[in-house]
Formats: sequence, C-alpha cells, structure tokens
Amino acid sequence: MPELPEVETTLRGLAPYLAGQEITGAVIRNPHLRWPIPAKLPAVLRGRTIRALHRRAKYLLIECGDGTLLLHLGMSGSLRLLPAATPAEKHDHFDLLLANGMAVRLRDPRRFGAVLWHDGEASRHPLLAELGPEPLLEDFDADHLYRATRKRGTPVKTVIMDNRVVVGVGNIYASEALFRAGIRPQLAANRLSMARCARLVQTIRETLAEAIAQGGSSLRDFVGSGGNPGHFQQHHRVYGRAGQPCRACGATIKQLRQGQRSSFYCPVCQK
DNA sequence: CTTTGCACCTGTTGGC
DNA sequence: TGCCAACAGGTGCAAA
Repeated sequence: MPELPEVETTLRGLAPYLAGQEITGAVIRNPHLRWPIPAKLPAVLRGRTIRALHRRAKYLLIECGDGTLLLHLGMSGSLRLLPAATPAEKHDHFDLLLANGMAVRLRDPRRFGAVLWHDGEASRHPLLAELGPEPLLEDFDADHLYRATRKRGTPVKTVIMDNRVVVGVGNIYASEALFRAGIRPQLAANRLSMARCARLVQTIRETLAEAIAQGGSSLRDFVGSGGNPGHFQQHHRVYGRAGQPCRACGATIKQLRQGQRSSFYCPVCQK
C-alpha cells in the first residue's frame, strides 16, 4: 500500500499530535519485521521527548532527544494514533506509548516494514546515507536526471525507481509519471533527451504532489478508530488499467513485466 | 561499477 | 464451494 504519498500523509497526520510529547515506553508484540525490532527499544525510548517528525524517502523519522526512531511501512504497513488501551488486533506488531495515554500503533500484515533505532544524526544511518535526492526538492532536476541516466542502458522505469537516482518513486507512480511524460517504460534510460528528462522530472513531481494533496483530504480520518489513510480515491491513468481504453486517446492500455514488477503504458501516447 | 534476481511475509483474486 | 497458483503498492542484498 504505502507509496511516498501515503507515507507523507501519515507523517502529516501524526506530526501535530506527536511533537512535544513524552514517550513512556513501547510494546513489541512481534519483533519479526524486515529486521528484528530491537529488544532494547522500550528502555531506550522511555522518558524521551519527541522533537519532530521527518520523512526521508519512504522512511518516517521520529526524532527523540539525540536519537531517531526509524519506521518503514514496507508493502502493507500503516500507523494509527489511538488510545493505548485499544485492544490490539492480529497484525498490530508495535506500539509507541505516549504520556497522554495515546499510542502510535504499527499494523503490518506482510511484515516487510521496519522499526529501528539510530543514535545520532539519522542521515548517517546506513539505510539513509546513500539515498538520492527527494523528488519534491530542488536538487532533483533535469540536470541531475540527465547525468544519472547517461550510463544506464536499462529501462527508464527501473532507473527512476532506483533510490540512488531519486527516492520515493514507487511502482504505481513510476507508470503514472511516465505516462504523463509520454515516455514508454521500456525505453533505455540513456536515450532520453535533456528535454525529456526535464519533462519527466516535472511529471514525477506533479504526480506525487497531486497524490499527496489528495491524501491531505483524508487526514481527517487519520486519528481515531474509523479511518485508514491511503484510501485516496485515485483515478490512475494507466496503472492497473491493462485492456482498458487510454483516458487520453482511447487506445488499449498495455501491461508488461519489468524486473518482477508490472508496468502499464499507452502504446499511442507514450513513445 | 551496473544489473539481475531473490528474499522476506500474508492476504486477495481468478481460473479450474 | 474448494483448491491452488499468481500476484500485490518495497527494497536490501548477494551474485553475476
């Protein structure tokens, strides 16, 4: 479920409630995520105050004192803020307990997510240190993409999903951004002109920003018992639409397989 | 260095 | 209705 817009929506939903809160502890119900949740975590967190929340790629960073709690939602993770006494359900693996009686609860059926602790500056954590630029910030631009693609003969879709080139472009938005840019996913990356790089940078930004704006409208549901962030009522232009007519030209949307992932494109609009 | 394929899991879907 | 294979929004890592 979580692509970058869902992670950003989660961050924005949580941040106002967490900033300044004291942590009273943590509950590890099942430590077996992508990496084990450190057993020392409850003791490490107890008594710390949350300074701020950040996002880097799809990692959620909760700054507490001189360290950072790193969270990743993997493929099926979600976070909710609820009263700590709320009974945990089947896939609720981890709670961060707050002094006000609330808990941040991680649910993750597939357990591809992560809960890790880092002492000191989060950007030096091995998982974050080698990451490329954020797609919505200035340093991701046409020049950067052009240079990053020159020596890559692999399909452009796999290159924009490479987190050393740019972070946060997941499988759905890769297809969507390429459609908007009029670029076929299987085109060799090094055959992109500077102008097409510029266009692609623009559509990646636009696609993600629109999805984040959509997610913003579901923030209301974030806290409490009802809602589930990530329920954007999105109309994808190509993703998941194989066999259906292109919304722009009516041609039949095609699907192909690239590196074990599905890609979707319009054979007429994309060259 | 780049590129490829696997691994980690559970839940849902579609075909027979 | 049941069963089984294929697939699902991520991504680090080993091997080529």
